[in-house]
Amino acid sequence: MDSIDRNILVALQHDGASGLAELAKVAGLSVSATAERVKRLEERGTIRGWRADLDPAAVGCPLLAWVFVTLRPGASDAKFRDGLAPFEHVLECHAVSGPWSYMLKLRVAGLPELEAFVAGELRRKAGVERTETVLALSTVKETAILPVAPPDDEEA
Amino acid sequence: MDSIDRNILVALQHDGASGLAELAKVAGLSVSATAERVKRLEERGTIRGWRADLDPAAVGCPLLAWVFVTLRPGASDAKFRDGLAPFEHVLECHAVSGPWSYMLKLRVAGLPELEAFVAGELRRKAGVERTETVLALSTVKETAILPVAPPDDEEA
DNA sequence: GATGTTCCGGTCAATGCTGTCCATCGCCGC
DNA sequence: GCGGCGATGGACAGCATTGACCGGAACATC
Repeated sequence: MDSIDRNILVALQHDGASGLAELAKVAGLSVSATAERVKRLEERGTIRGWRADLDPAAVGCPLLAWVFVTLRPGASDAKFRDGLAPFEHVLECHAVSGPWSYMLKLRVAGLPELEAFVAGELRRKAGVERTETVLALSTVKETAILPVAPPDDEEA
Repeated sequence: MDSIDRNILVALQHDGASGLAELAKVAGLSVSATAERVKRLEERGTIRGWRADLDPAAVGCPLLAWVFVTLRPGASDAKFRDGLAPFEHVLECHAVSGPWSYMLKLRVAGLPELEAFVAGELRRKAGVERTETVLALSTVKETAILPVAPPDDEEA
């Protein structure tokens, strides 16, 4: 993982469909050497996959919300976690520090769908005791592009 | 935007590099008809781009945190928002409901970097009055794959 | 300390595939 | 019946992939 790899990763996060020829120019290598590096990054797991980045509103999920959750005493964490997997509008679920057990990130069509999920799935099932919901009023910035930092010193 | 388009979008979110031939099989169309649909989805803005999905830990950002922020009375929202843009470890920034003005999602190398940003950039600059930081202890689920819902009725 | 060997990573060239373009056909609405 | 949108199929061009060859660094041997 040298600075060439990092340049490749930065470029691929911004545009993963521009082709190896252009990527090779960024990397300063030949096309095949660039392809070899990309392949290695995939095998190592640094590149987990290739995704189309969609407009949430265009696919019917304009509403963004987070739900903080506390489980009932004695409730099963594993059961709660597994229960969330099938819900595809649950984009994220993290165990968090602070007064809450978990924090979920949701994308839904509207408030009725949000309420249905929180009241129905979370509270009724899944051993959830208390919840607190935060709505996104507007989004200033939202990206999945990670900062690709040098391992220690040096700044490209 | 019919059910074929939705199937295409679902497939492209899971694997955007498998090629048109395989995508055409999913869509049940010829290769060129599939390509035409993908092109239209890009032009319409439904597909915003093509990204490599990276492992955060592998690129040096293992720590995930959210920072809730309240601006000082009279502070400029626009200035705050614009000030965040250059920080690439700020993945998200939303104006939110509830007691806080904004909620930021951060990916950083470790606690020192997190503290440096919150204390230095947010509190000292940018007109921030109060902050509250939530750390991710573990991540159960984290995806950018959106549910591609039918516009109204019907379920594929 | 010098030299030979091996391995890793790069370039270059050829091949196979795949995405793109175009003409044609079928279907639906007017 | 006519016009337009969308899908089909084939031909072409461009690109990714593969293999052979080359160079340098690390290690072992003399």
